[in-house]
Amino acid sequence: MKMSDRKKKILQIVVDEYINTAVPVSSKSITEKHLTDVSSATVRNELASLEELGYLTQFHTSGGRVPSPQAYRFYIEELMERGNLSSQDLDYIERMFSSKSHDVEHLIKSVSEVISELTDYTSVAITPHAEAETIRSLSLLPCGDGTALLVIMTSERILRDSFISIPENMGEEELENASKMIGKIFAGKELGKVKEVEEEALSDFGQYRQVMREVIDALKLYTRPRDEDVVLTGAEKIFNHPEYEDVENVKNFLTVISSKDRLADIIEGENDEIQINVKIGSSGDSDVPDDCSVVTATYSAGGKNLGTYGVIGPIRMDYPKVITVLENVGKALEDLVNSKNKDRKDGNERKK
Amino acid sequence: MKMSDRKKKILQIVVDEYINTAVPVSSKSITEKHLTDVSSATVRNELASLEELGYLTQFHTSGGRVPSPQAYRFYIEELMERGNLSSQDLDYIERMFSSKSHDVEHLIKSVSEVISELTDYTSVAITPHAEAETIRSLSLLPCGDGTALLVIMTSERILRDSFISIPENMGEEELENASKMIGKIFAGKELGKVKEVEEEALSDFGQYRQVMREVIDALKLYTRPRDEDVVLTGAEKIFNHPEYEDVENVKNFLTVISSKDRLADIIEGENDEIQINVKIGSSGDSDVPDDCSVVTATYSAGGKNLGTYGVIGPIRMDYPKVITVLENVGKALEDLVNSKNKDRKDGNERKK
DNA sequence: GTTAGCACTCTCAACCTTTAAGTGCTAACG
DNA sequence: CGTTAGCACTTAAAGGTTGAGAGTGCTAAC
Repeated sequence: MKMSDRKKKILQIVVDEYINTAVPVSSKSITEKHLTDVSSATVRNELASLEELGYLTQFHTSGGRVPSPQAYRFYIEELMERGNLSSQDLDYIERMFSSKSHDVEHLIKSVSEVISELTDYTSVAITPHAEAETIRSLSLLPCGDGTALLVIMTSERILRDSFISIPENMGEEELENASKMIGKIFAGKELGKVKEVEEEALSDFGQYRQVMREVIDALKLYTRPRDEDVVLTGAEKIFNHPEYEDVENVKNFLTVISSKDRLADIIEGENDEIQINVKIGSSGDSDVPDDCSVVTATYSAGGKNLGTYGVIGPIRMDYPKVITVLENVGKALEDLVNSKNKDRKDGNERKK
Repeated sequence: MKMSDRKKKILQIVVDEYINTAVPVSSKSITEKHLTDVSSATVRNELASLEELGYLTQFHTSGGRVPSPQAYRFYIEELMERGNLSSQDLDYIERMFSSKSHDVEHLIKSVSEVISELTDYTSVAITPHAEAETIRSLSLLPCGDGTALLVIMTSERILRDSFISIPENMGEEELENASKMIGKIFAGKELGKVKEVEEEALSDFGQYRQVMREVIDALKLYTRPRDEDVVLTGAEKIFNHPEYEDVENVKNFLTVISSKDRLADIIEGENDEIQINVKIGSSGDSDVPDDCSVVTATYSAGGKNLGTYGVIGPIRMDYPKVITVLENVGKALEDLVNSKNKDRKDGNERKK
């Protein structure tokens, strides 16, 4: 059955209304507030039909209707009216982004905070996948006691570090030497491709084989995000939404967000091309809980991936608001990075 | 009024019973299970008296009695019977600690996990106060684009790093030079005392003044724990305790634990001397919520502070269990570090 | 296709009743 | 004088009843 325009209109009203009030919507309330030119009985017929199509459900006969996940998906695709942020909100974004130093590690926290604050939902953010990045330089710093600090710089300026152990009898000069040699091997390689050169690198490297081994193991670890790479902000915000007056739901939610690994899986989707990505309820694939929605956006600016950001909350989520915020934050971020790039270029020219 | 032995015995029974069952305890249940040689009426008299002394409260006349915070404090001081961990639990500790590389950053996560798992409460851990540590070395690594990475090694082998910006026109050799000079200034200084030498260091330092400024600012930041220094494990464990079937309580709890800053304040007490520290309910001082208890222990081994670890949960907490776990984990940790130190010493001797 | 009208269903809150638990008090006991 | 049995009293929790209110589905008429 093709959806008539009126059906669409009514569905839109139901979803809008339910998003705003969290109360099942009745035929009467529709004719009173929105569709004053038809009677409630007519609307009732349409509602029954929409229910048959799978867009609406009722908890019980006298309870009004509630949108199904399918309805939300349709709403986002076709019905939703985009809003604009208030100038207050825009100011807030500007203020939050203008102040601080902006390496990715700090940026990710500010952005997550802004998103949570503006949407009133819990925000999750994750640094870009490291796999695609190329290693720019790699150094080993002596720490004494048979350990060294491994510092890696990638093309995207992201830094990661970890300890590795080195032979007890390795002196500082020797370490420096090894550091330079190993650095040369990996410079320009993609992190994700370290595995492929593993054999070769090890066989070439009689002298510092053990150190090489450690470095490779560390590099391999970087393909998986560390706990610190996943940022969670505003967990307590869920209590602002009535579905979380039920402990059972809070329990579900808290269990999901308390594991950074799980969070990483949830917000790291197939977002290579998609700019904004909405998962509603148990879409089957990921381990998003049944009663949750996740909206994510992957930002990049100036050819640089800035990470994936998102919002997690009840299925009855204010999608227009959330999507508008995500878009505006994306724009602001782009401006920020571009203006910085420009500065940097100016600086470099001055340098010449 | 002096507490008779029988009063103490009864108070102990009440607390034990309430900790185990979460049900207000009645005079009848006491005489049935524990004090079979007196009648319930006698116990009733004692209970009334204990209530008058402030150790017990009742929600309503026919509801049995519940220990007050004061009772828990007394219980921990005088009444509690220490248990021992099962050999299973001891094995578990051993297994968890034996496997991995143990710089403090990783250690803190494993320890927190072990504590949460064994106690069945939410565990919080924080790295040692950096203020008292002395700087062992300090280096600046070039990152290009007018930024450098600051790497600091302290006496305790804890490493911390952050980006600072440097003049655009500063070459790599120059940076290396600055790094060495600045390093010399701070080597051997306590982190907490950076402020004191600030003026002096800056005035001495015409040439690299700007870089010095940045380094000092970064060093000053380190007196406050970073978010990454606070580890939270097993947040979802609170749902295993009946007090958190009430959303209001969960809300309180989640709000507290969702800010790492607040968590740091809570578990960082005046634990210079005290080995195990119990805060019950709103002790007035910190921002522990009214309905929560926090038990913390600060570990050190081989002269090295290994951080503060704790458990946060309902006032009706299984103190004997929690304290036993904290003690055993402390012992295990000490063994681990000592055996490592021994290895290291052996290694150094071999080196000579 | 739309509408008025009405019977039907269901929830929710208010109220009552009963039951069970546990106490406080009093008077008697050894 | 501490201990005890006995009993009246209080309260929460559970179950049942009722009435009001909300909303629907259906039918017959427009």
